[in-house]
Amino acid sequence: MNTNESSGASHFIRNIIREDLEAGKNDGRVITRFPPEPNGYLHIGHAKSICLNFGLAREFGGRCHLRFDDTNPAKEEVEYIESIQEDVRWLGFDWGEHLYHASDYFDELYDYAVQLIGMGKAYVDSLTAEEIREYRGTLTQPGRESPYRNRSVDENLDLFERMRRGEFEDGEHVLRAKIDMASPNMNMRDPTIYRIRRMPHHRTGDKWVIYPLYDFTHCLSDAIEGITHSVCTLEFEDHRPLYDWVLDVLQTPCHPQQIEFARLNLTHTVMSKRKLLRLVQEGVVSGWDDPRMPTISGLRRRGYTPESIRNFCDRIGVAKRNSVVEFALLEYCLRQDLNRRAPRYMGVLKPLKVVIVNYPEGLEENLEAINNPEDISMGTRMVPFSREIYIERDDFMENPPKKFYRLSPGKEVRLRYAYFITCVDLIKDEKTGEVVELHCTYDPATRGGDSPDGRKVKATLHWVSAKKALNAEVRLYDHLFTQSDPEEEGAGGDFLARLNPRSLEVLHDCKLEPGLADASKESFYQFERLGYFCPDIKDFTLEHPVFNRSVTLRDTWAKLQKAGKAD
RNA sequence: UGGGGCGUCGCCAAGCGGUAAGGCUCGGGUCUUUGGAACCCGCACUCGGAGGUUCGAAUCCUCCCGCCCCAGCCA
Repeated sequence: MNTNESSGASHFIRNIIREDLEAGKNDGRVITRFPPEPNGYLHIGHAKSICLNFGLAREFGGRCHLRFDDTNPAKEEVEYIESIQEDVRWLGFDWGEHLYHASDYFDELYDYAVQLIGMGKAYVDSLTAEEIREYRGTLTQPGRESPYRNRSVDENLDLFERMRRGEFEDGEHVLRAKIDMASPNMNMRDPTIYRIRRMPHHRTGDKWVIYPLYDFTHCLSDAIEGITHSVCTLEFEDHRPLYDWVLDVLQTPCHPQQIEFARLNLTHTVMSKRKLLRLVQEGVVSGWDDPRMPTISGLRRRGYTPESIRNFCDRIGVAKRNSVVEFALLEYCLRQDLNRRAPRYMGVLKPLKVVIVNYPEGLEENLEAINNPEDISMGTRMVPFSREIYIERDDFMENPPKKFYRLSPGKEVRLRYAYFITCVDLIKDEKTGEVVELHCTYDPATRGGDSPDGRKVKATLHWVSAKKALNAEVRLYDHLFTQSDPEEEGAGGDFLARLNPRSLEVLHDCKLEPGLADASKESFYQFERLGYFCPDIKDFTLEHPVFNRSVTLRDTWAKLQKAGKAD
């Protein structure tokens, strides 16, 4: 029934569109738009909106426009325009021919404003910004009308034209819609729709010194493009009467329907552009694409796939309730995607050397390993084995608790795809007492990991041949914030006080299976028993391989330990 | 004390007068050459609260409580 990857679980916006279609509204067209302001990088919250808008269009055979809401030259930059397009495309969406900018409509918008003035529905106000604020009243008290409110149409026309020509300085005049200074809805108290900004615009250059504001621009841009359903976030709900007012008063090609939904919040991170910018500017992270950032570029560098993010956006639903989704769901979506697609390799992050004392010196075997047990078509590979190998430090305990069934003195375990080994001796650092090397024996009959006599072992360990190991740097990431809600009030300090000091752990002498030497960027791997890893887009080189941990595997042993139930 | 929204399991979220879907998390189990994956079982006698209407209410009505948004010449 559903041709896309969406679950088919309906939500209120989908229902509205279905009803509109049944009622024959908009002649059966569904045209949506994603309207970012180019003043920052896209994050996972934007992904929700992108998936919604582009997804709806795809689902109903319509189209979705990408429109830059670039009406404020003071805040916007070309750098962001480029990154936004790259991110939307990377997520898997295509706006085709329909790339627009609000600034494309500056001429039309100006004409509409003139019309409004002609109808006596807009006027040039010459109050200062502070005065306008005072006149606006408060939440509980009505505003007062500006002394300039009743200028004649001709005077307004003349002044507005002169504003456009650049005869005035910033702030000297503004154009306001004439609505109702006593409205309980603050947005309707004669909202400002044009302001003077003597500043070049990244697209229109110095053609304009007056720029329209959001409330005037957005609805008209929607109407000009023939948008049918204008989906935005909850904070614009109060603006809807104004959106409708503008389109009702003016003769426009159509009157799109504004529909509001709740924006996405995620635990253990922050989502506001302002806060993300602070993390970047204060050097808390390495940049907008730091793998710990909830930005699209950060998630991408972390190893998230477009599929996993789309699936996540589909699962979280769309509603009007403010909510905070657990980060665990995002991680689940990544694991689910990568489990079926990622080729498996062995990699030892914290190496402990093991000498197999009864294994012939100088002998090297190549053992066959399955690339992905979830997908046999991915084939097999050969892994070199020798007398000296590395295993994970965490896979050995000298005095193990009851439920630890990995390696310990006298215990036998399986080396994945290799042999059963038994620990017969351990060597400690004389000074620190730390175990630095293990001596084990192997059973030649268990080659490949099967025991002909049916003998069982409780654990299977990953390992890497010491001689053939690929040395690599591996970066382990964790939540940026320890607290699920870093913005929680009280407890003192701002959100930066709640940073997770261990959000990044860099490991330098990791030993990886040699096959990983020709890892390619934008690819992903499972390091068996550990998690999913990807070459770092920026820092990975053949000479100095760097891998990022995208997400750990589910780890019930770690969970037992944490819960104190390991004994 | 103005206006606009929202309150269903730890977190999301269906439900729209006929007797509480689903996912994540969590707990238990089967299986396993990843303590992974897969599979099975369990997890709201109750829907912010109190009244009311009805044979019957999460759904309708009334009152109350809580949370979010709005006083940019930002979007």
